[in-house]
Amino acid sequence: MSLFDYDPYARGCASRQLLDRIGDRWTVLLISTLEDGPHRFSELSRRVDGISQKMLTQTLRALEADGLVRRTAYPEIPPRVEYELTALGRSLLEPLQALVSWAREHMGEVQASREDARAG
Amino acid sequence: MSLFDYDPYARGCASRQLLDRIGDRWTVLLISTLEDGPHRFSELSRRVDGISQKMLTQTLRALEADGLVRRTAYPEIPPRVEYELTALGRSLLEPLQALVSWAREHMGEVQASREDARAG
DNA sequence: CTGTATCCAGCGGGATACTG
DNA sequence: CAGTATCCCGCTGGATACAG
Repeated sequence: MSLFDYDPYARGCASRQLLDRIGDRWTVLLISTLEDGPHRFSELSRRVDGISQKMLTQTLRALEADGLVRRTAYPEIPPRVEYELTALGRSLLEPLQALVSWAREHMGEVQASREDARAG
Repeated sequence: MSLFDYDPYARGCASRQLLDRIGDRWTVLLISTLEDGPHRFSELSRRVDGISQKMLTQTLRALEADGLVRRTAYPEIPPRVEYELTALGRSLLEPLQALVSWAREHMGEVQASREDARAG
């Protein structure tokens, strides 16, 4: 069975779309940060070290539009907004976990290979 | 258990490194194209539609340095070069498959959610 | 056939300032 | 607190020309 069964190179391909989404710098980091429950904007800003306010907002908006994250604004003063994974978003944690497991298990070999390549 | 168990935001993090690698436009497409055996440079150029010669070379070099792809040059005229997945490279197919399966199963929902968001 | 070298446009994304 | 708006730099990656 082929990894991709139909025109994997087309823009509309599901696999391609998913990779375009999770391929960016922040999406997976945000999803993993949200795995233990709801978090406020400022919490995310602090926990995902290095992310700018612009990219935090932008990535959250994209995840929300994709139905992976739910945004809840509480009409208080000062305003409070919480973000949490939807069921769909949580379902993505598993395949992501598979990838992370592979990384844990094999990135050492990759690293060694890189250094060999650099050396000679 | 956390998706990431240690400083997932650091540059050196295995997960981050893997995502940086597979996040780019061509890496996963090349790996999937190589899953059915060795291929010549020109074959890859034709099969991965839209890839430029520069990016094909560049991505193959990176995969080779990472130990995921093996390059074999045959001293013939005209020159023939074949690329194939290493055992390490093939082991990456499985977690990639998990991601592709998720995409097949759920990207419809994501797509619907996007259209809802667009509509209002 | 299998590359390498160079140029350059597009845009992702950071820094900064401002707002409800 | 939770954003939005704007400017602008750097890098990815396409096009093109050249080479072993």
